[in-house]
Amino acid sequence: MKYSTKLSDAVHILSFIALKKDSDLTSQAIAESVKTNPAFVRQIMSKLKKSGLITTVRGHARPSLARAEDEISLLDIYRAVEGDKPLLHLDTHTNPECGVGVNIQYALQDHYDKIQQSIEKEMSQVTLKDIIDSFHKKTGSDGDIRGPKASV
Amino acid sequence: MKYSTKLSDAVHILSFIALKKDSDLTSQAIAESVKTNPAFVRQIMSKLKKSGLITTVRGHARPSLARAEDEISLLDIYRAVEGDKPLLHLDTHTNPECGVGVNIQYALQDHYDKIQQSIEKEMSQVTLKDIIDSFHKKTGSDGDIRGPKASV
DNA sequence: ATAGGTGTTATAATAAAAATTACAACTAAT
DNA sequence: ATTAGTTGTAATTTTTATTATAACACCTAT
Repeated sequence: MKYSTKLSDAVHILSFIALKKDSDLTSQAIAESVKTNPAFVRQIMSKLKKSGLITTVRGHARPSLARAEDEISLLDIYRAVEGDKPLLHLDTHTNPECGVGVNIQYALQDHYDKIQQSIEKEMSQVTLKDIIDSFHKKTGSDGDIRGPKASV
Repeated sequence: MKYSTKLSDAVHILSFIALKKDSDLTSQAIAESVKTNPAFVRQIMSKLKKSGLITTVRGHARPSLARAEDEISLLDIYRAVEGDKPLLHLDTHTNPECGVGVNIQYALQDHYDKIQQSIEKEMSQVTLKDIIDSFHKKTGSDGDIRGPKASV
């Protein structure tokens, strides 16, 4: 990979926290599920925390969602991990002496902005709950959602 | 990774061809406006040609639009230069032994697909004509759209 | 105290994109 | 026919956003 997968990873982490509340929730355990390293998980979780999506305490492996699953949208998560980075990128390297070049990019910007808005509207309508529901549909009634400590 | 600006560059090239029909339309001249190199311009133009958006002849610097400006959508251009590459990317490196990991990604895919569809619908509603119109609004009645040979 | 965690910074490695090079093939002019 | 200029394309290098990794101060709980 080298496309940004931070959004996907963040969703993964949030789902993991939601689904495995009573299991091992160390950054190490989460990292194994995402197949990355603990430090990267902590970096993403740090952003999720700053955006008020999760709560954590240093030295204590008990992260939890700060809001209900249906109160966390994909847009919230995107903003948390990607900031205001747009999905479409202008070429800002155009020749400044060429009026066509510069102004076509400015003209494009307006259209990109509109598209970005529609993407964000769409993202705001998908919640973590929706994703977890889709997950449950895919895995059947319980899938593989129980962790080692979750057995009753 | 670098951000891809192929879509923006392709729009730039198409606009340049549309606006400066009677000027020097060598890949060299276009490259100067985009501030890139001729080979890269030719690479993008090759894709635009394969998608039927422009016509060119080898050895002859007279590219032209193959369709009317309002018959070329941003989606057409996107497909030409980016193929079916989506804007949001799953993390496909998840641990295959972790049911949560794999299946959350599959679950996410469905939602990403929906978002992609809405992006494409939005893109299909913007045409090269719209962008050129925006350009004219930005530059006033004639902006800097005349090339050296265009003076009457 | 000790063990095991988090939070954060700094640096290295990876990968997708753009930049560049090179050249065969074509066009038009002479 | 030769020449100058151009396109089309493949191969290679450079750039840069992202992920991976290492290191460590600081916190929690036993």
